[in-house]
Amino acid sequence: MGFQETFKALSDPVRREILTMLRDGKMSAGEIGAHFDMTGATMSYHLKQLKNAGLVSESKEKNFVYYELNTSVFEEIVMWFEELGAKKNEKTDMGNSRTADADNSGGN
Amino acid sequence: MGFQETFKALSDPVRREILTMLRDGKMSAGEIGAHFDMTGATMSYHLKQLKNAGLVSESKEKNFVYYELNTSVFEEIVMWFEELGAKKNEKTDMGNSRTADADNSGGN
DNA sequence: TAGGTATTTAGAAATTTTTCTAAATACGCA
DNA sequence: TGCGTATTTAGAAAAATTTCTAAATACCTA
Repeated sequence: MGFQETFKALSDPVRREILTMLRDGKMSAGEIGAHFDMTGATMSYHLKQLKNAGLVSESKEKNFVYYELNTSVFEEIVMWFEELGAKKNEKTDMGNSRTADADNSGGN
Repeated sequence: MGFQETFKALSDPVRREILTMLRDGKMSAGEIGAHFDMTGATMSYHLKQLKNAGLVSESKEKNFVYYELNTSVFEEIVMWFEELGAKKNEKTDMGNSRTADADNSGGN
């Protein structure tokens, strides 16, 4: 559940729309799916990406699966942006910059 | 240059690493490329994504092209997260939520 | 102007992501 | 138990992204 999954999850418009919908409270997979013109299987795929990214959490009730926003993860993301925004010519040394996880290992 | 391009640009680890490198000031395409095990053509492709997303700006000097962080765009992104984080049961109505740009138009 | 360095463009191959259909699983209720 | 609803999994097709090689462009300097 690193930055990679999270940023990847956020890169899809359907998944961002799901997050926006969840702003108003938790919803079942079916309720979420009703807003899109896609099969339930596809919705399930997107919900799984969001869950793996830590952006939502799920809870089961009867035979519904409810999804809910997990705001703590996007606080981490916001911090990542803030570190990036902290300019080089600040007075105090802000400490070591957080490194992004580029796969910089051997290509060919 | 909407959210779509920006989030997409941020979803790649190489591009996030480039942004981190630029935290210390502007760099030429060649200097940036030297940090990765990829061809210049591939680097050029990534830099173009970042530029189209508004995350960096470029300036030409001699026959070098310098890239520089454009922090104003990630302020917008941070706002998007903050609106998402503003819970449903806040006292004051925070105004209309910004809608993500899901392509919810006719599928098949 | 010719040659050299820096970077981008074009087009194709490789890889990854998104979507679908069909089938499987899970659970509640009569 | 057996049926019906909700959701997920598996596997394949379609679409998008990443990467490369080769060639083109841009600009400086001798």
